[in-house]
Amino acid sequence: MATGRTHRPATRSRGIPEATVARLPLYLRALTALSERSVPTVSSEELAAAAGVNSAKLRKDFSYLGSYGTRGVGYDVEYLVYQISRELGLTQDWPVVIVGIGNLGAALANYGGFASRGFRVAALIDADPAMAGKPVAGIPVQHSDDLEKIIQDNGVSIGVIATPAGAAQAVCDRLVAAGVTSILNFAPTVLSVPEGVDVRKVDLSIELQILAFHEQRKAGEEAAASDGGVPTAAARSDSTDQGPDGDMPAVMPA
Amino acid sequence: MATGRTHRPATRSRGIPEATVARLPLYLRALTALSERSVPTVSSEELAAAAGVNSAKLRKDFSYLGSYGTRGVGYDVEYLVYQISRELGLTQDWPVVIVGIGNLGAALANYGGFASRGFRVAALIDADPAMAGKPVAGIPVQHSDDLEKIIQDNGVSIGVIATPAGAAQAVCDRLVAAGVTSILNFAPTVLSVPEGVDVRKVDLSIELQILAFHEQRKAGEEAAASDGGVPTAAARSDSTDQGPDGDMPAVMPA
DNA sequence: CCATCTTTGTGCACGCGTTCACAAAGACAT
DNA sequence: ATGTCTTTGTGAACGCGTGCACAAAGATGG
Repeated sequence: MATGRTHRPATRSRGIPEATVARLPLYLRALTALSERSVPTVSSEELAAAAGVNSAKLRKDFSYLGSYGTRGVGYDVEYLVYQISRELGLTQDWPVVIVGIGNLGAALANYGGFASRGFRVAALIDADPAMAGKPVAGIPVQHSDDLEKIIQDNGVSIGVIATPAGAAQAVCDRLVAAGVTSILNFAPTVLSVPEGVDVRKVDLSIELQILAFHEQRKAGEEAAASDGGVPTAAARSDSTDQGPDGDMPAVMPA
Repeated sequence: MATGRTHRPATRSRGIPEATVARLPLYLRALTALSERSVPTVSSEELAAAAGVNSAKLRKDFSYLGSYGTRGVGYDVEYLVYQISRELGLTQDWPVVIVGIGNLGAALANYGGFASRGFRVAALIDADPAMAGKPVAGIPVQHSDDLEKIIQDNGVSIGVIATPAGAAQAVCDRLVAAGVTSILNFAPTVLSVPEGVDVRKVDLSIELQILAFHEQRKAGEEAAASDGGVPTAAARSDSTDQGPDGDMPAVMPA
């Protein structure tokens, strides 16, 4: 999970558990694939396999939306696509702005997965004057001076931040002040926002760090007992409570 | 959370809860920032605020690692940076390969957050012969024919997939066969891997869809009572079991 | 119309994660 | 030394999420 809500202790919006909401896009993706292959119906077992989840979980998730299946048959693919899209709010057009058109911002601008799901890139914004006017993914980059006007003119309520960490909070503040109420943050910073504004974050390096943890554990298990490879805790005798600063290895790649 | 484990019901590795592991990188980032500002110690309250979490949660998280704080004072920043780095396995060098050097792959190759945390981009791999030899982020792209050799020569155990969805599973299979045991997947597909291989996924559009859901709900709440806002299911009489495609209301508050 | 078979929808139990609230530990001043 | 004040570390309660297992629902065939 590169993601994670920010604040709000997993509130249950309108009866649908947050965990379920997070899985709906997964189901939708699998269903869309089935739809393209003109598959008319699908059982919870099949769909669960395609989405990579447990079938009981899937059925329970769908039960929060209503009774959309037919016992003995399964779920109608097209109908379910529609219901989930509606539930997620994808039947309407969501104009989004991407702020920070570096490598990542450009990648996002070019990402096909947005347009195909009701998201429309209304504008690309960057602080570098040299970028202004230059087209990225067919859309001319605009200067951040005009941020407020762009937001208001396009009725944007969702903003994507792909700036360096240092600029993120300032950009966030401006977006919020201009009326944005949902933010997808790619900058490695914790954003503070007023009540009522949703922030989701994606941190590329966090995922990698979590993988490294498990990778290390795997390596440690194999080498276990054979060498002091990665001796699960206890390696450091707790007597090291002395001056914490100075003398321990302090290697640390960072 | 753009992320999410794949399979494995939140196993507790070596006693450290998965949820805690997922937060360690967050703490590490906040601590690194403090370290750069030469802050010697920090209280759980301060650090929790910087990391965007509850202080009780932070203390409990740290308690799984050991007793690294001093009552009445707080935590020693440098010491904690070292402990968390060690726990996450960041004190060693992790060579990674990035497969699929499109916009996103290039963005990842250029991403500074990797190198600064013990991850070293050992190779960039792409299936397009025209890309071969072309340098991206200072590293020449290699053709995917050599994938196996590259993995083995560099002792790579972590792979990043940034290919189109259609190619992801095939790439994944080759990576795993060549010895990769951890995969970070950016392609919008569910990857199936053998036991013992970890997969984490980051789906850019899923995050946006979750935001759209909440955004819709916010809009619906404001307009509530003024109109037939969001009639929880039951709105659709179940008699509509006919052709699922065409004709249902399609009202949708959104 | 009845029997059988498939698949949904869900009651229930269990476990993980979160949070509260407080006792224990140590710093610091007197 | 002794007392006060700060902050950690954690026991305990609670709530959410997950998965089992099964009854109800409906399709399908005779």
